[in-house]
Amino acid sequence: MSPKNTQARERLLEAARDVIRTKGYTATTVDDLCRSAGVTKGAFFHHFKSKEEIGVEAAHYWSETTSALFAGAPYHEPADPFDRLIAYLEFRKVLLAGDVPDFTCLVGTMVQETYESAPAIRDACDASITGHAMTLVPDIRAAMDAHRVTGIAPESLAMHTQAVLQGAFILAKGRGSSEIAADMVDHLIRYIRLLFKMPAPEETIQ
Amino acid sequence: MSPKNTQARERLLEAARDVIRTKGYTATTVDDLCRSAGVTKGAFFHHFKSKEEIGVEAAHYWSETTSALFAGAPYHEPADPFDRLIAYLEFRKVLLAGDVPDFTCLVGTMVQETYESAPAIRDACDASITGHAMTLVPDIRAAMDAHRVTGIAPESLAMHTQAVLQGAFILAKGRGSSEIAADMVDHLIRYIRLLFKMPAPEETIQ
DNA sequence: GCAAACATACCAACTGGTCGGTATGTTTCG
DNA sequence: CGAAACATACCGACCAGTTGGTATGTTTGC
Repeated sequence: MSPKNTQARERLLEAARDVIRTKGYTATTVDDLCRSAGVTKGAFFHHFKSKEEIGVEAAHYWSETTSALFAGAPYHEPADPFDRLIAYLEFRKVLLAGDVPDFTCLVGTMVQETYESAPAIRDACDASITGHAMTLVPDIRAAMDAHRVTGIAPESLAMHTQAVLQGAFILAKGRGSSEIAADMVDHLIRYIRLLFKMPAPEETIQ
Repeated sequence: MSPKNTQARERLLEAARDVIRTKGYTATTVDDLCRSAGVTKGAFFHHFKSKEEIGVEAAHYWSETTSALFAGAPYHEPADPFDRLIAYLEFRKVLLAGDVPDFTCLVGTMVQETYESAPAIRDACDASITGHAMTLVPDIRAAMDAHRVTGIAPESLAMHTQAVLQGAFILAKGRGSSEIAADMVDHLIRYIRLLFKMPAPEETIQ
């Protein structure tokens, strides 16, 4: 396998991730992607049969790279599942660094533009968000059992964490700053602490 | 004022609201808007000097029509500010009817595509979201005082309600259904009830 | 009669996608 | 072995259709 092999493909997927997060899917042209990846149009259509296909593949690539990132993240260290859940949300706050396009979610951005016009992209985006949310379910379920939280499906709470994050990204795009996003995650942490009857240290005295 | 006077403008703004919520801002062409509004391109460029301008005006139009909707909604009836806040969120659930483009937020959709490329649209969208959130602040503040909730800015909690709604819309777009959005609002209601130490009736016994 | 409100025809730039061709391996088989 | 056959990766000029926007009429209502 030569060093150039499939390198163009990977560079195009990275370009898709970066450019689409900045400009959106529709505003991103094939030429934009080629320029950003440093490849020609011929190379593009050799690896992807259409613009829509790179959208689908970019969603898959996003799923793969982010799940690797989260799998290797330190929030799994705590022994208690509730602590791991809080550590996950604190880790999400740590990720809110750099410019807005650097920390926002590719698939959340893409699904907004494609949910009616490109079902294949929509499904790939939905699978990416839901798939990531479901990695939280075992810890949520274990914490719910331990803290006797009933009446809420663990899957539903997992999806809620993603809803808050996606909404936080929208607000951050409006303000051009990550500050508000961190503030929204703090509300989410407070909700989960209240739900599990584990208020933060400074909130116990009242 | 003749019946036709400024009618084209209003029809174009309605078209922008409907088409952009379905296809997104970039994918929406000026011809799409003219076709949907039943006017010609000449009429379009008579009322708006560019596509970007109708984006800005559509955000303003959205602010005006939605604030009229919410001002006339029945959630202001309860005498207690906390009850009004909960009634607002229940009203947001009532609004989750019809197809996805019918209940999702125009400005939340637009800001995602324009925050880097069209600052004028981004600012109008941000003002729309923030402006709506701020209508909740008096009730939130009064409820916080009454229930002795401290350490949280009323403005921050108001923005959080919008973050959850925006995130809920994204998840609904991925699934093609409003069900999950209502579920996310239920989490928000539960958070606010816990925060104000006002659990729902069925949650009081434990 | 005149200005605002619209209609029609048009354009230059750009769009996603195609196509014939090249360069560099890899496999097959006598 | 070695050469022919095949496969993969890539190039960049080109195309037909679409884009936002313009220029120049025509209609309408006071």
